[in-house]
Amino acid sequence: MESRCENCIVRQFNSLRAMSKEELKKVSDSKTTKTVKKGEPLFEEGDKLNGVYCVRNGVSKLSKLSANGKDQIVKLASKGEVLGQRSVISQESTNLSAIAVDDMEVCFIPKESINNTLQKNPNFTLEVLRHMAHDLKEADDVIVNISQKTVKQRMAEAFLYLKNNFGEDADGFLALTLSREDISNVVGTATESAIRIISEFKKKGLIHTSGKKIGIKDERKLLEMVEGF
Amino acid sequence: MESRCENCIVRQFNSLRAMSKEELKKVSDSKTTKTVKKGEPLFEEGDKLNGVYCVRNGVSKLSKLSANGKDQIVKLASKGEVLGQRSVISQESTNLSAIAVDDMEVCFIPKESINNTLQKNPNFTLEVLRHMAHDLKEADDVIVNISQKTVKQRMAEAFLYLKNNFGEDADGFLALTLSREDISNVVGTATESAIRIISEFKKKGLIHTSGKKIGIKDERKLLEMVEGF
DNA sequence: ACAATTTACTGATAATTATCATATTTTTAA
DNA sequence: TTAAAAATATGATAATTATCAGTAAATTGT
Repeated sequence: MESRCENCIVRQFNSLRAMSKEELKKVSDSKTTKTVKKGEPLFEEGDKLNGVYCVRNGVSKLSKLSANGKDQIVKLASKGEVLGQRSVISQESTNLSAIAVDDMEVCFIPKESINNTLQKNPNFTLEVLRHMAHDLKEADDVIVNISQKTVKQRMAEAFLYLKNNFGEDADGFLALTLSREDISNVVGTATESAIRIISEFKKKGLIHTSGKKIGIKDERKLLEMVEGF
Repeated sequence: MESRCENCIVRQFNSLRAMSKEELKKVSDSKTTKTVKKGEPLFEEGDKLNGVYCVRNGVSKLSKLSANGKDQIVKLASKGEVLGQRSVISQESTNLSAIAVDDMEVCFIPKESINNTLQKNPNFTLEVLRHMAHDLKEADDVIVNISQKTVKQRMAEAFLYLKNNFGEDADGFLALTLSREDISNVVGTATESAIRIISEFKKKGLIHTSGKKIGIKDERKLLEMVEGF
């Protein structure tokens, strides 16, 4: 199942598309592909990364575990996203863990290929910069949301986010199925609180569920809820 | 009071130090210096920025106001920091307002100078990228803190942050004096809650105050509190 | 210097959210 | 397949935090 970066579709979604043919060839020659099973880590908080991970398939959560067992998810990364970039760029150990939420297929790209290109190809560097600017904006938005919105509003927002970013399956359920615990860790609340709100939303006809799958029933009302009506 | 970027000390703290002599000259020729009074905005949420602001003096808060009047401060920027970069890089309007917390002196650098250098000087781009990587890490830490720590812990952390980043004056008070409201907006809590906790910390001998000035009395205990003891 | 306005503070109370306990359902693995 | 483990669900309660109301102190502008 090995393949060349030059032909890889996910490259279209990330900064690797700004690489020259030769640079891409080098990356392709040095990369290794690996599969990560659901629940397994790509890397963990504090690790020194020797490269970055390019997601080909599946979804990873970037999160940090606190002393009292709370795990805050900062970002969900899927196809095309590059993980570990920040750590490689600042030459520090990671502040977040990356754990597979799905079975994943990722490529590991040694940092040398990245660093070299960063120093020589301004287009690539600028492209990476643009992605990072986007991530920073999103992170700022999360900060503002957590502190200004109620748990209920953030739950509503999370469902809309999941629909917009990962889509729905044939039966109208969110394509990315997260455990209740993961949902609560995205939203930043206790698992029981998240479950309660799911029940409430179900009663109100905003969502429907089947096992752990969740489907959005009334997007408008969810949106209104996010806005505070 | 006009001066040349080439001789500016604050440049040492930001990405402009990676510019070539000629690039810097261009920036210097196109920049304008302006003063911003305490409480006045450099720019506001939704503005399209035609350049970036380089802080020479004073402190600015980057924040977002919610519908119900809550203002979450995402970052405090002082000497040497460049504001508006993200917006210029992603060519979007800003998602945050920048308001002077102090009287400020800033340089406005038109985006053309920045964009040109970004496309031509990989060292500069990489330097900007490193700064942004740092900001992103800080933002992630804020997210985790808000959701995993209590208001009391975040208050303690805020005081330590203010000491470490802005220092103390001759009398041992935090050099950056924020209103109670601003403190509560950094921490992400109600103003009354912040005030209550300040009173409590005072009683416990962790801090002392004089008017709106706050001094740290027992750094160790504050640290322990942040860690959850 | 003084009235007006803003900011700081305190108490009482309400609302939100977390925690603990426990039951039920689902998933996992022998 | 079936016992064990894990995840989901719900109720009762506690803890945290916000809101409202009102007073005191500090700042501001004239």
